[in-house]
Amino acid sequence: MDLNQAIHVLKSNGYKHTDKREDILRIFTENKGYLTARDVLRQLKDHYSGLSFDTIYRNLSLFVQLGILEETEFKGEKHYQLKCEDNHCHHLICVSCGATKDIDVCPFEEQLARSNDFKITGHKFEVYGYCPACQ
Amino acid sequence: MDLNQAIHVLKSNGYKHTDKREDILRIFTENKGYLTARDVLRQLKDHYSGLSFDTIYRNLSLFVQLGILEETEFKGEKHYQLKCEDNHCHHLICVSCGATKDIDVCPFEEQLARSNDFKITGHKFEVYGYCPACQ
DNA sequence: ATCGATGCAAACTCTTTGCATAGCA
DNA sequence: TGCTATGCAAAGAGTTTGCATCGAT
Repeated sequence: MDLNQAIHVLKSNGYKHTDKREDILRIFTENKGYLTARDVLRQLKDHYSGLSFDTIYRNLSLFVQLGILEETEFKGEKHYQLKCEDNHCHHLICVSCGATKDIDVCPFEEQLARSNDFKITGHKFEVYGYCPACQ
Repeated sequence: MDLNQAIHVLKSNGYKHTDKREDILRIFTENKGYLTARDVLRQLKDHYSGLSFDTIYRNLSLFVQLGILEETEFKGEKHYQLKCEDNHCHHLICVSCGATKDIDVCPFEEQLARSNDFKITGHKFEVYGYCPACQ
């Protein structure tokens, strides 16, 4: 998913193309790892115009809803990055900077620890859904 | 990990055995799924003595630190359950009630959808650590 | 008696929402 | 012009912390 594709998704769903949205999207195309709302704000302040937190939050969740971004949660914050094409795309995530590295095959920590230069500190493999009682 | 083991871990690390702690731990031995701090408080009010949020939070994070509980985060809240013996223990988690079901083998959603009575809505498979630049 | 555990209250972080204004189509 | 996007401000949820008191050893 690149910038133009993302904007096309926006417009084809009836949402407007604004400078702020383009700025936010551009940040994600230029950063491959996971970013928090705070990260986005900091980069917007550095490189682009100012922007308020609420607008960032509103747009990030819109982008997730439209399938432009994917969202995950760790260290008490929501993190976002451009959605992978591959549905089975999982990541090694640096808990310090958010950098990600794709995982190709079903991995477990021990195998990963040997084959990657990441220093593994933990992992999360969970499937969510509704149990029979809650459906 | 049962109640007595958990209490032994507590004492052997220099922490005191109190009624409140035993109440909290008992709730986890009697509930197999993930519980939030709020769930714990509700059950304490129903079945045991009252207890304040801060005490619950302090103890839950102590128990995680001591390896008695495991913690995960979804839907904006931290969820806890007794730690599995098996390090490769992953779960199917009901996002409504927190019920869990163990996953034995490396799964992906499609395989799971066919072999389980959970209605799958999403999954999270992530490995955390420090990238070369952050180590 | 000592030192950790608890309760109360307040603070903190991240996120969301209502409403008026600004801006795209 | 009409309707969406944005900014401001406030609120909301979950969680953490300081401090005085209670309680286990």
